[in-house]
Amino acid sequence: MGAEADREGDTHDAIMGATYHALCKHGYAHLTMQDIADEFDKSRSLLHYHYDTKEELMLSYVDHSTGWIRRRLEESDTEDPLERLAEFLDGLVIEPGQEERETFALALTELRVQAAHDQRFREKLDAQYEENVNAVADIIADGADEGVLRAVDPHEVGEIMYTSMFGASMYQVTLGASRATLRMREGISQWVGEDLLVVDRTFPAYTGGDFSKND
Amino acid sequence: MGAEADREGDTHDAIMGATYHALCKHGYAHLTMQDIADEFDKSRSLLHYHYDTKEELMLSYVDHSTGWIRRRLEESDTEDPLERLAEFLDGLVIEPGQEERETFALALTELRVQAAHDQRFREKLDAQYEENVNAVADIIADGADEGVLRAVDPHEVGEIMYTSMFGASMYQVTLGASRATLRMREGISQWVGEDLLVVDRTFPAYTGGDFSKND
Amino acid sequence: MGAEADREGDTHDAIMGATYHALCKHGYAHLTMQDIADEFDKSRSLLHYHYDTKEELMLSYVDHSTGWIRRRLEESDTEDPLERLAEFLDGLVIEPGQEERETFALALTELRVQAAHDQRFREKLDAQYEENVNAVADIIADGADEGVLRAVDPHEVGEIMYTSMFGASMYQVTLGASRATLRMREGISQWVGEDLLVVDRTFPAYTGGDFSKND
Amino acid sequence: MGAEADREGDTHDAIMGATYHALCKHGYAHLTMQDIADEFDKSRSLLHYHYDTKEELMLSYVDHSTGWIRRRLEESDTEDPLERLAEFLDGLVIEPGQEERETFALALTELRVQAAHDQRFREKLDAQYEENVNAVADIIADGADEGVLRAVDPHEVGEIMYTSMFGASMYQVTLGASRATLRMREGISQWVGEDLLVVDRTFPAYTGGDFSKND
DNA sequence: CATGAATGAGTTTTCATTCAT
DNA sequence: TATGAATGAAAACTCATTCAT
Repeated sequence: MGAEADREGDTHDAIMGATYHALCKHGYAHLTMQDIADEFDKSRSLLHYHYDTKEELMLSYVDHSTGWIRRRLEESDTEDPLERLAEFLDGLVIEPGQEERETFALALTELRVQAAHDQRFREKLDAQYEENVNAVADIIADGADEGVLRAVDPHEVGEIMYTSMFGASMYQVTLGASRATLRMREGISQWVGEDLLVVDRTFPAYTGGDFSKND
Repeated sequence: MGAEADREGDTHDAIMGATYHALCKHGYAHLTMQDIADEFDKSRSLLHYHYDTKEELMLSYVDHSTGWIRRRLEESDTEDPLERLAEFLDGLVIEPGQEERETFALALTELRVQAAHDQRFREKLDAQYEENVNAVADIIADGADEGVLRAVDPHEVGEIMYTSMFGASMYQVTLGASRATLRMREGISQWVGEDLLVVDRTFPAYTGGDFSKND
Repeated sequence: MGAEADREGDTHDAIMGATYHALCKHGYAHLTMQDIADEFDKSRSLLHYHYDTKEELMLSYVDHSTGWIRRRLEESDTEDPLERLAEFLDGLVIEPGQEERETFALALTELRVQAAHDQRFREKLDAQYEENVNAVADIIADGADEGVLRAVDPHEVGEIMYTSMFGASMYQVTLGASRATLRMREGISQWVGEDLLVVDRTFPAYTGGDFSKND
Repeated sequence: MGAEADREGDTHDAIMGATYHALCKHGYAHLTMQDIADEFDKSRSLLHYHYDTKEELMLSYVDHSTGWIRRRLEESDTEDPLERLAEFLDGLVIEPGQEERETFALALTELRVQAAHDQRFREKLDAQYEENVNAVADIIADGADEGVLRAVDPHEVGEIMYTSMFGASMYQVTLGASRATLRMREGISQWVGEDLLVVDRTFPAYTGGDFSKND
């Protein structure tokens, strides 16, 4: 019964996973329904059983790719704002050679580019952007409440942090600047340490990420 | 012969222009030969007369989009390294509302993203990247030679400047961060002023761009 | 057992009803199993549980749509041949605005058209045609027996009557000739009055139809 | 040049012809683009080159099938209203065994039935109906002008004649009433002779039709 | 140089049908 | 009985590419 209940979810997840892998392998521009079907053990028709059109499937994937940042933070085992802020930033770092993560960042970038031409993508990605900015903003607000960070505008500062990291990941994956996110992480660390920290605390430096999959 | 050469050149330019417009309008993923043909008053077949395949046409467009930075610098009427450096940076700024330039930056981003999946794109764009970095590097080296800039590694510093500006333009056009390039320009100004300037000079601030079309 | 039999019958009727409604709504050419399933609250699979193929379901519907004329006559409370003949004809009249009946006539026309391309449809519809002709023929024969009608060939006269009425209903529903069946009914009345009536009787004119549903 | 000029027309005609043959062979409900392509020596893609969608092709066919009655009348070599009226009626007669014409009438009936479900078909077929009615109406008006026919309402009488003949052809092809149009032609002859003729003329009886193809 | 016509390979989509539960 | 999931065959449609002129 439980098994039955989540089979639906499983299939949906399987399709999203297959979409992720196909997207990484072929790129958005050349992605076909067949490519996605090839990434799991079901038929092409099944995709159309769950999603009327390719566009709907892709939009669903955009939804699915949303929220992984917040989910990651929810799994965190610390409540300390500085540590949580570090975790947020670390989650956006792509170390040289982490192909899986590079490839995911590229996929997100491709979707972002599509958004420039498609209203419906834009809406979903704008919401995703806002959610991620709010995720940091909440941490920063917590930090201010607890007195470890200056009373800055949390949303504004959060936006800078998220935009910087995501922008860095974009040019890392498209310009081959393999240390861009790492450097940006360090730059932000320094900035936090110099300008935002109030009390006598140290902002945690990047400590590598043993994160699980992004699909 | 000269006339013929011109005519060929004209046609080539017309096709490149049409490609640019079509690329901006439809995005790389949904770009068809017909879309390109629709942007000038010639037929689809003509495109194939000039380029065997769509891929070749696109590669040719990548070539065509290369070098505009250096060309712009060559048109400059000053030889002063600081002013030339400012011009280089200003050329990469996209002010809010400059649709034409936003759209061009988006097109370049699209090509960059494709490069991640296509070896031949990658080669050309990497060369373009290198050329642009060298363009700044040369200015910086001049500045060092003339004693107005510290003796830093010109290529390294140039890479940071170009990457920062191009990265900023990427997230400006894809994340809707409409002031990203402007802020990056200011950030670099400050950095140059504080860390790179040797003599008692001021680094020119951004002074708006009345640049002509990019197609 | 009786209960089960009923249930089966109910389901069968429900499917036939759904088929009728779907046929009217979408037309034979674009009719899908899903369209039929949508017309009642059961799944597409259930249709296949009861009928192996779509064609069988449609053939079954043809059977189902057969016999309503005779059934109607059986419910009649009169035994007078002239009144029964009038009832037969009235049952085929479609007054302007009687959408339900127009729609039913259209559905029958669609099936007739398919019959031209499908042997199995043809067989069933030919039988239906014959049955309906015989239904009138019997009335006419009764009339001759009772001496109220001339001793014509009942089958031949019946065929003319049925064909005329059904033909009229075909062009009423397809050509928008909204009074065609009504006029044909009147024309037949006149004909009967002038050429078929023997004794000093009047043939009943059309008196509107308060007939129940046809599905 | 002349050859080039009508090649377009030829292709269009060829497609219409292929559509006609495919329509007759498979029926509207089961008609595929491939069926149509199979009826001429060009590829399926060519159909999409000339018509964006199947629906457009079918609508174009409806247009094409319009006007053959008037065209036939234009080719007539007589100006006498009675003879032209007879020609009009004869053109709608389908003799038993004339498969080609039966099949064409069936195709028109199928399109008529679709019109009940599709606004765009309805518009075109209504226009076709009107045109055909007007074609007879004009003849009848001529007859009245020349004093050979009574001064009836030409449009009203024309509508009766056309509707009767077309209705008769519908049930001839769908009900297997193989003499329906012939009988209707005779019935109309009689009616004209008795009720419409003014002067001492005879209305020409049906004289068989050696008409060319309808595609 | 330029085009309209034509094509074939591929892509999305539809839909009757089957199957495990 | 009843269903949701799944499938394969076929359908419509797209599009880069070729070709005769």
